[in-house]
Amino acid sequence: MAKKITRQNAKSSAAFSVADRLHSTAIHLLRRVRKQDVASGEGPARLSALSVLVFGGAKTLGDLAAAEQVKPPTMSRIVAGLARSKLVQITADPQDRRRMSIRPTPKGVKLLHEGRQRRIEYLASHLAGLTHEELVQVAESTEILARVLRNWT
Amino acid sequence: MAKKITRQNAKSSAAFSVADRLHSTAIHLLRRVRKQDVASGEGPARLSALSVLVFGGAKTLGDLAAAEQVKPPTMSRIVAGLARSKLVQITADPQDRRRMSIRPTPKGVKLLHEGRQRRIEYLASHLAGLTHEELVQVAESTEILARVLRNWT
DNA sequence: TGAATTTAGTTAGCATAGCTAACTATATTG
DNA sequence: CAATATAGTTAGCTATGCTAACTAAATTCA
Repeated sequence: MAKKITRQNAKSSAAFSVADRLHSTAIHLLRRVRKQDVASGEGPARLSALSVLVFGGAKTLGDLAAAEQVKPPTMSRIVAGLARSKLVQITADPQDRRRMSIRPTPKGVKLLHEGRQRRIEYLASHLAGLTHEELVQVAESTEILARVLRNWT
Repeated sequence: MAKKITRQNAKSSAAFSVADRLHSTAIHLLRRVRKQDVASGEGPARLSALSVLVFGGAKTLGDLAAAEQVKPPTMSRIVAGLARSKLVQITADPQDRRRMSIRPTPKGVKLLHEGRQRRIEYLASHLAGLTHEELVQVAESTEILARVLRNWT
C-alpha cells in the first residue's frame, strides 16, 4: 500500500531535512569559531564549565557535571585544571563536607569575558555581510531553537 | 567623547548580540545531538571524516585534513582508525606514490547513513513541536548561515 | 546507637583527538 | 645528480571523554 501523503507526513519530512542542514551547519560554524578560543590558553571543556560558573554562580562538582552533561570523574579533572590555573576557587560546604563549592575567581571572570568577546566579535564580523532582514531572521530562528532546547526531554 | 550612534554601529551591535546567542545555542544543540552518535561505536572525528568521504568521494590524506581543518598527523590517526574498523579503503596513487587515495567501503557508507539517520531523526523529533512557519524560518536562516560559511575567509 | 547503605568526589586506567617536532620516502628542480 | 620540496608517519605531549574501583562523609534503620 502506498504511503498516504498527509499534512502530518509533509511536516515530518520537512523537519527531517531542516534537521539535516541545521546539524551540518552548526558543526561547521562552531568548528570555525572554536579556533578563536586557542588564544585563551584553556581547552573547550574548561571554558564551557567556567562559563556555567560565571553566568550561573557557584556550583557543586555534581551540579556542574550535570550542567555540562559529563560524568563526575570528567568534571573532577576539568575543575582541577581550572583550579591549577587559578580560574576557580574551591571551598568545602560546611553543611556537607563531601560537597565542594566551586566559584570563579576574578581572574576566571576576566578570562571568560575576554574570550567570549574575541569569539563573538569574530563571529559577528562574519555576520556583518548580512542584510538587516537576514540578521533578524537568524536572530529569530536562534530564539526558536533556544526555546526547543529549553523544552528538550 | 561619546560614541556616535550611526546606522553602521547599530548593525554591528545587532550582529554582536545575534552572534552571542547563536554561538551558545549551536553549542547546546550539538551537545545534545552528538550523544546519538555513541551508538555507532566510532568517535566524532572519525564520523566527520567519513562523512566527507561518503559525500565528497575519495580524497588524499592532506585534502581530508584540510577539509576537516586538522593537521596531517591528526588525520593520519583518524584514517588509521577508520581503516582498522574497515570503514575506508586505502590505495596508493600510481602517479605519485607518496599520496594515498582514501575511499569509504560499503560498510563505511552503511554505518554513516545509519548514524546520520539516527541523529537527524532525533533532532527532527525535537523540531516536530514547531509550527510550519517556525520551521520555515529555521530552514531559511540555516541556509543564510550555510552561505556565510561558504564565504568564510 | 551503631552497622549498613547511599552519596560526593577522586584515582587509575583506557581510548579518542588535537598539537609540534622530527623522521622517511618520493618527486621536483636547478 | 644534488638540493629542495612535498606527502605522510612516528613519537610524545595535553586535554577530554568513559567505566570501575576506591575514600570519606552523611543518612537510614534495626
